[in-house]
Amino acid sequence: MNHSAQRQAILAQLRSVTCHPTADELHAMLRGTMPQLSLGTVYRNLDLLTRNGMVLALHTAGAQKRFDGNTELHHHMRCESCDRVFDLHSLEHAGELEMVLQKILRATRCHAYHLEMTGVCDSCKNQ
Amino acid sequence: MNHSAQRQAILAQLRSVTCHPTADELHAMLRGTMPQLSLGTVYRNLDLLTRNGMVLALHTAGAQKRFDGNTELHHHMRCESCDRVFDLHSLEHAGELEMVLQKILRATRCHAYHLEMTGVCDSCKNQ
DNA sequence: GTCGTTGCAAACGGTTTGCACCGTC
DNA sequence: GACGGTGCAAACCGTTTGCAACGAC
Repeated sequence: MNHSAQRQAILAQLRSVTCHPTADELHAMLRGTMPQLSLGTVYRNLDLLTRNGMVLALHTAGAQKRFDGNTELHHHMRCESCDRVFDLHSLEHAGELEMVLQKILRATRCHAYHLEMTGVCDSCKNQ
Repeated sequence: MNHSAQRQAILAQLRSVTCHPTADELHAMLRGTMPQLSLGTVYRNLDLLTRNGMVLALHTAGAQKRFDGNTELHHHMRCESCDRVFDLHSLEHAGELEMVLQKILRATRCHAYHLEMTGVCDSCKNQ
């Protein structure tokens, strides 16, 4: 794993950023330092990193997939105005939520869940 | 609203079915009684019905959107084997979950959420 | 030389859209 | 005759894939 410069750059970029870029946003970010980098390579590596559990793919609401360099369990909030995705890490009632969800996981014999809240983010609210 | 036979048929079909068909699945279902019906019309009407709140669009995980004729609040389970979506209506701990989620909604000033569980459905488990 | 990886461009697949046409008011 | 809606086909756009080339071992 991680033999190539491109792969390392993609992973590093994704981890250095708190937002959840799409593949082409990532491509645009890296174009500055890696002008040769192709979109296909970005997709290939994101797929590979996702399957190796080093990156989270948020193929949730909205048209485009978004990627998350933080693979720890956390929930997301999507702004319905700008369509960006934010982490809900320091969530109030998070412990409570996790407890209920664990119970439900057991009851439904599912093994994963994804919770996405929808609203308007602060920066969109202020304009 | 609902002036056209096609629109009524699409809505009726979606409501008469407990699964959550994609646009082309719906198109295939209706082709039998409405051989002329075009995919474009299905998309156009689903979009219209969604924006009028008569249908829920589950643009969640997976590539294709799935549509839900039941606009009441409920959660979903996606089978990772066949990729179909099921309702989790009679969920154990549902009341508990709703309470926590309402608290979180208030705290985050979001106004909606979507919870999707992932697992393997019974019919896939049995083969 | 083999293998993994790349850039590029073409293909793919779900969705949207432009257009001419039709039925209803 | 204006308008909303349709079927059809082409366009669109995010993503995947085939291919020749390249670099590390």
